[in-house]
Amino acid sequence: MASIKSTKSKSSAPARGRPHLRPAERALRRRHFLEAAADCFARKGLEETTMEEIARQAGYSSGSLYIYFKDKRELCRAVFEERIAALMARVASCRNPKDPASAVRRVVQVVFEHWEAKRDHCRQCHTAMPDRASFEWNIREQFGQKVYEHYLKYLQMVETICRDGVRRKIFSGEPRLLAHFLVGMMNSTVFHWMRGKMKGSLTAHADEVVLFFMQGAAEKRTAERRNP
Amino acid sequence: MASIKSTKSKSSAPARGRPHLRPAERALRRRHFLEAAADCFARKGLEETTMEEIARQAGYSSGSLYIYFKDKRELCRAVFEERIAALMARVASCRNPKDPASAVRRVVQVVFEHWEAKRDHCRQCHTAMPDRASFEWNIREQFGQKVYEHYLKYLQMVETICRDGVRRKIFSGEPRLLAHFLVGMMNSTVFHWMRGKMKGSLTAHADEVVLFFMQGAAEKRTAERRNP
Amino acid sequence: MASIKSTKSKSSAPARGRPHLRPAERALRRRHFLEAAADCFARKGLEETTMEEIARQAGYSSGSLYIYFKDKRELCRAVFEERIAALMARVASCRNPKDPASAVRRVVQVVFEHWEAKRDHCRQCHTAMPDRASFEWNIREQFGQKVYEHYLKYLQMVETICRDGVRRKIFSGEPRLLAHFLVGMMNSTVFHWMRGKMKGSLTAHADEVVLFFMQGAAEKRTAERRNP
Amino acid sequence: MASIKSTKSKSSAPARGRPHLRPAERALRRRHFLEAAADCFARKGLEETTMEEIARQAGYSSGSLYIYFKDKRELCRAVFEERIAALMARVASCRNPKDPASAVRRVVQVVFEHWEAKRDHCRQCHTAMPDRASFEWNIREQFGQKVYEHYLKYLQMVETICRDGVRRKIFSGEPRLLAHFLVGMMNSTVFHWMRGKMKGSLTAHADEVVLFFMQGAAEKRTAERRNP
DNA sequence: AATGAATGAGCATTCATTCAT
DNA sequence: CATGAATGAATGCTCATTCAT
Repeated sequence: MASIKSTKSKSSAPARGRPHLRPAERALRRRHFLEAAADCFARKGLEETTMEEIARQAGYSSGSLYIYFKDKRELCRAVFEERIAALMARVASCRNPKDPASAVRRVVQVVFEHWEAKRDHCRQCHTAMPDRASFEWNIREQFGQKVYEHYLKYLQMVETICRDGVRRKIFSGEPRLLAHFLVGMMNSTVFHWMRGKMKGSLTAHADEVVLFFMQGAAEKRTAERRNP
Repeated sequence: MASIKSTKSKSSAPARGRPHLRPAERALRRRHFLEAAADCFARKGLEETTMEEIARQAGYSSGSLYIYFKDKRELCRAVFEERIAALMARVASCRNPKDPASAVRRVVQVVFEHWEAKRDHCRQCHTAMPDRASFEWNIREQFGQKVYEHYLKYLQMVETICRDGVRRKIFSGEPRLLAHFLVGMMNSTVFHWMRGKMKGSLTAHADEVVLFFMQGAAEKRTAERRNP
Repeated sequence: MASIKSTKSKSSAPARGRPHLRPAERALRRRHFLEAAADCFARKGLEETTMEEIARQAGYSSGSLYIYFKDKRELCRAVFEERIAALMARVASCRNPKDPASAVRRVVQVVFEHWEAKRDHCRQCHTAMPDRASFEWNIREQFGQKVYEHYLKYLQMVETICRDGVRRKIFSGEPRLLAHFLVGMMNSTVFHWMRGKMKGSLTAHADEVVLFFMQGAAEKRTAERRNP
Repeated sequence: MASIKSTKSKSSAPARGRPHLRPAERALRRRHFLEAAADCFARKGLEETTMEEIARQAGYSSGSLYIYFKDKRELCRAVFEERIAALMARVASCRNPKDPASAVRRVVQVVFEHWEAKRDHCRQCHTAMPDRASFEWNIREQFGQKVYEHYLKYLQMVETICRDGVRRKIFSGEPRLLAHFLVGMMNSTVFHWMRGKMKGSLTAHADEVVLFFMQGAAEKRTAERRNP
């Protein structure tokens, strides 16, 4: 048997030598780089971070970074897309509840959890906020635009929830504006919490945001208020 | 002899030799540079803007820029300080009114007017937002920190108004949080308006922000609502 | 008088400050760089020569090189174009003589003088030969192609002379081939002379080339030969 | 179990341990690499070709290349030596004929055949010409010098033939110069043929070269000329 | 004061070479 | 032996900054 065993047949015996990194390994390396990059970007900003630093922080050399990412731009894009994708996946899960108010509560909860989790990893995580990410490289439109589009999707998810609430007469106002307001409030809260000016955990503030979102700042003179 | 010679006599100098530029001239040049820089930063971002570009746009050469600003950092700082100073001066004027709700209304009005005025100058003004400004050069702590401090003062002004309202039982909630929320809502609104996603004038949206701030999103079942 | 003297009028008084380098100065700098580059290229080859080296050899820093040449490619192109332009200008002047044989003699003379002059400047000038220049960067077609086109023009000049001779029944053969042969012989001679294998001056060999071109290698048995 | 294990036994190797690749195998691999390298060099130039490309084109990985060649330099040297060795072997065979004119004819024939054969392999084969090969890496003297020495041997072979002709009063002139001229003419012809400017086969032009070499360009007024 | 030529440190990127598997 | 992931030295180019005029 195997009489026609062609010693050299390229097609059947290419398995010599060190095998390619298993996909799992590759993904792991990629993740290391992404995390290192996210950390550096957060600490130093996009432009101030060198490829060497990122690679070194990931435990590799600069050349290796280029095995996994074509260039700095692509690395940045990957960092932001990964980041916002994670957030969006969480937010997307908030939508269906019967009660729009609960949906809002869940959104805030989920967003705050998201950032809180990041904090352990990159303590001074400024750049991390999606609506801020686009500013640094904004002239490089291709890139900035893409990040912005992701951000718009995130906004739309929130808007959808608001629209749902308005349709059911539970919220009032223009859904898009409501979404902007909610997102603005969340961003502001996260920002100040990250700058270290707000004590305690971020999620602890979720209820306050939701309460404000529902009732605004105006003192209600009647009794049927807050915690009846 | 030469009693009043004072080679340097700044202002009155009818002196012989080459007199220094009159302070008014200096200030004018400085202003030209600041405006050019603000414009470039807004269009291209801090890092992407070269000193040459700024100088050229101001109608001078790069060398001259260094006569008025020690280095790029200082120029940036000046741009941001000027920007936030202008905003703060306006906001500071909002404080005294007897009615905190009117104060809030005035704050929003004033802030929106501020940005609307900028828009004519730098149409794609992204970087301009104070709480975003710090991100680009945030590693250069000295700089970022200073801008942030200005931003905190701005926040405190808003907080003072809120605190006043709470004290008088017109607002309810934690004043600092209320300030964050209000600022967050304003920022978000300005941001989207600048990105061109919101039609019309920015100030036209001021009332919506104020109304939301006062009443939140929740639909009120009773009649004594919005426009009675 | 000077009543309307507008101190700031941008248009009438832009002449402050250090004046631009006079065109003559600029051209001189450019020439320094070109010569330094030609020398380095000749000694080390295109790819092996760094911009730093060229600038340093010209007595400037690497950054200055970029004031005069957009990038390395443009510098290379300039070097080659200058080189071949000089040669072609000389060759072009050979054309009119009534006698094609004299024209050939003048071409060889002129080409050899050209290279001989270069030798003092770049003793190991290999790359300098027009038909060799294109090889190093040949993949970068734009560049290689351009140099080649110049070379073709040079060839055509020679060809024109040959064609003229053939038309007058002074030369025989295909003009284009004759041109190739003549150029080939010249190149070969220059090459070996440059490699230092041929003693004495290059121009001293001009007559031999011409004689060979006219009569070939075959021994003539009759008396009406060479130096009657 | 695992009776037929022989993890590595390439073909016949019944030997214990890991037997080296049979010399024939090694030589085959080497040849693959040399051909791939020659092809790449011809298409892209020495510097523009990466080791990875060569290896890949040969059907192996970059690491393997280093098993057969110490480094890029050695690979290049091998490519050129092989190339010129092939040419020289052919040229060497042209020497003995009784008639120097025929010897010249055979040299031209053989050289043109050589290049014509290459053309099929590397259509844009510029770098391939021996007297041009040295230019790209000429600073790396060791290498350039070696290639040049081979080239000199080639020249000497031609020179020997010419000297022989002169001694027998069939050629006239300085043998070395005659050799340079002949080689120059051949190179020039090959070059233009390769650049695609000469139609038809290269060998078809051999006779024209020989005829020119023998008689030069001058029109002969008598009848006893070319093809009597 | 104003200028712009000159500077050179700094960074993204490439690629020959090594080596664990 | 074969492999390809990892390495890091090397280089083209940019731009903030200086300074002679």
